[in-house]
Amino acid sequence: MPTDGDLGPRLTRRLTYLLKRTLLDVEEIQQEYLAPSGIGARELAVLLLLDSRAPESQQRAGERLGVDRTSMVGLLDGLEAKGLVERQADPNDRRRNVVALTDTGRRTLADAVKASDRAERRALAALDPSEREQFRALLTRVASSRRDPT
Amino acid sequence: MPTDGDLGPRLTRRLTYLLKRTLLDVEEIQQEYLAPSGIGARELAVLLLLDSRAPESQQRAGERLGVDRTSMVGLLDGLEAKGLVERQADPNDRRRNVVALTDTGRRTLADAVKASDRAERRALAALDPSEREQFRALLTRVASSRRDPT
DNA sequence: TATTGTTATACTCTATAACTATA
DNA sequence: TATAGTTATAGAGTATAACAATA
Repeated sequence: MPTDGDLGPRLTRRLTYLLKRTLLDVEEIQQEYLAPSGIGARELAVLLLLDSRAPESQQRAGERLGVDRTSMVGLLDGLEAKGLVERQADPNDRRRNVVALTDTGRRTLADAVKASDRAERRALAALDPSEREQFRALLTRVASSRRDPT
Repeated sequence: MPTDGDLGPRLTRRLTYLLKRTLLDVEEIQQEYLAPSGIGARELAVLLLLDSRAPESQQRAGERLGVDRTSMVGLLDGLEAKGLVERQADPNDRRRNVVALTDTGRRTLADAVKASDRAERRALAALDPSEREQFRALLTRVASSRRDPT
């Protein structure tokens, strides 16, 4: 995205513009800070999800993340190749793959979360700690107010 | 994006998640509110830009928006087909197209901006007016703090 | 030779359809 | 017959390369 000095205030004050610009910036910083962990933001989301839940099939995990099963295949292929997750056929239903974090996966996740926390502080560096909390609180309320969660 | 009740707080409290979810919601509402004007959010951005500046070539306008010239062609094709903008060969340099709003374009823009304002209030309905202002102010500071504007 | 607008091509991301193995 | 995982295919969106007109 270009510098916004030339766009005019009518555009640069629009909510969509501000959100998009901020998101792009945060994603860029995240990517940079996550690089040493060897994973991307999307992979971090998968690891967090797998860590927070009882083992479940890859399709169910994908549904929670809003990732369809065909995309989930490649995502897990990558994580498995890095040794961070393991797929195991469910003994009760051999069509299903139960996906679980490996020990390496858990260690990588812990590192990545710390890196991601640093990235978030970095992205919000323009705010002081109490403003950061305010911003997070307001954003959380806006985010959870969706009328028709898809 | 799915409901977030099943994702766990470690994921749903992440800044990237909150921003993305909010942006998707705002874009969806924008689209709905802009529909009667017959334009999309991206087209609104182009109209706002053209309205705020002296007439300039389509390539320069695209650069400001971060849209490359090849994508700009189709974008302007659409706006021109709707009668909202006009392309005219620059007499001083006949390689250039000077792009300008038509009268219809200005009227459509005025309507669309009002609709977009309503959409933003709708998207921030979870906040009261003073909180909305606070949120906007904080978001603006975060958005304009980018270190390396691409 | 370089630049503007344009068109054609390729690449990415994701969704849809088709295939297999299990149920 | 239906479902989980996989693979193959197709669609949107965007970037890169090539082309025509003009400088």
